[in-house]
Amino acid sequence: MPELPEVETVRRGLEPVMTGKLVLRAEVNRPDLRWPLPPDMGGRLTGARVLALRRRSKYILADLSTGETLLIHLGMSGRMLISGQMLGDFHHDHPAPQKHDHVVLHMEGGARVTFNDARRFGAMDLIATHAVDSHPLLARLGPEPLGNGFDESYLQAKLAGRNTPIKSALLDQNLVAGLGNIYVCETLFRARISPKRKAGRISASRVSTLVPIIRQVLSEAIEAGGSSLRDYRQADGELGYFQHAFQVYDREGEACLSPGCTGRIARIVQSGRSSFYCPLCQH
DNA sequence: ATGGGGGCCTGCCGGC
DNA sequence: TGCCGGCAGGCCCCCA
Repeated sequence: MPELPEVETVRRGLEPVMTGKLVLRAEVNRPDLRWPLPPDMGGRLTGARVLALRRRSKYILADLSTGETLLIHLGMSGRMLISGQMLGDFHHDHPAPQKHDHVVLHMEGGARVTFNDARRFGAMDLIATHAVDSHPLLARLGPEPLGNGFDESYLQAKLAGRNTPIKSALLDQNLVAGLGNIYVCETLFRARISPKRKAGRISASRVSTLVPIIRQVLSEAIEAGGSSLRDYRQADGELGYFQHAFQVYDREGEACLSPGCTGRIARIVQSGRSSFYCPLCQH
C-alpha cells in the first residue's frame, strides 16, 4: 500500500498517542519481518520515551530518549492499529489479537499501537539517532519530493541521458524518495506523459511541469489522508489506508477523465508492475 | 553505471 | 463449493 502520503498519514495518526509518551512495554511476536529484528528490540524499547516522530520517504522514524531511533517501514501490507485510547468521541477497547500482529507497543496513556503485516515485506530496525541518515536503507535515498532539494534543475539533471522509461525512473527511490506505483501513474497522467517515454527524451519544459505536478499529487493525497484521519478517530483506529479518487490507477478500460478526451485507460506491465495510462492523451 | 528481472510473503478475487 | 492462477500500492539483490 503505502506510498509517501499514506506513510505521512500514519505518522500523523500515531503522533497523539506516541509523541512525548513512554513505551511501557513492547511485545515482539516474531523474530523477523522482512529481515531479522534488532537484538532485544523489546527490551531496548521498554522504558524509552518517544521524543519525536519523523518521516523520511516511506519510513517512519521514532526518536527515543535512549539515543536510539526506531525505524519502521510498512512494506506492502503493513498497518498500524491504535486501540485503548479516546479517539474522537469514541473509546476503543483493545480488540482481540489478530493474525500477523507482529509488534505491539503499550504506551503510557493507555494506547496500544499494533503493527500488523500479512505479507511481512515491512521492516523495523533500531539504530543510533545520530546515525539514522547513514542507515543502509536511507543512505542512498533521493530528495524528498515535497522538500527544497527537489526542483526543476535537479530533475532535469537526473533524467538527462537516461534510457529507462520515465515510469521506472520516478519509481527509483534514489532519484526521488517516496513515490510508488499509484502516484507515479497519477503524476504522468496529469503531466500527459506516456509511462513508456524514455526519461532522457522529455523536453525541458515538460520536465519542469513534472515537479509541481508531483508536489500537487502528493499534497492532495496527504490532505485526503488528513480527512480520513478524522474518520479513523471515530471509527476503528486503523491507520494506513484511505479512500482517494484516482484518475487512472486501477481504471483499466474506463473512460479517460481528461476533458474532451475519448480515450480509455490502458494497463501495461513495465518491469513487472502495472502502469495505467491513457494512450490518447499521454505521449 | 544502468537497466531488467527474480524473489520475498500472504490474501484475495475471478474463472473454471 | 473448491482449486488454481494471477494479482497486489515495496524494495533488495543479482545478472548482463
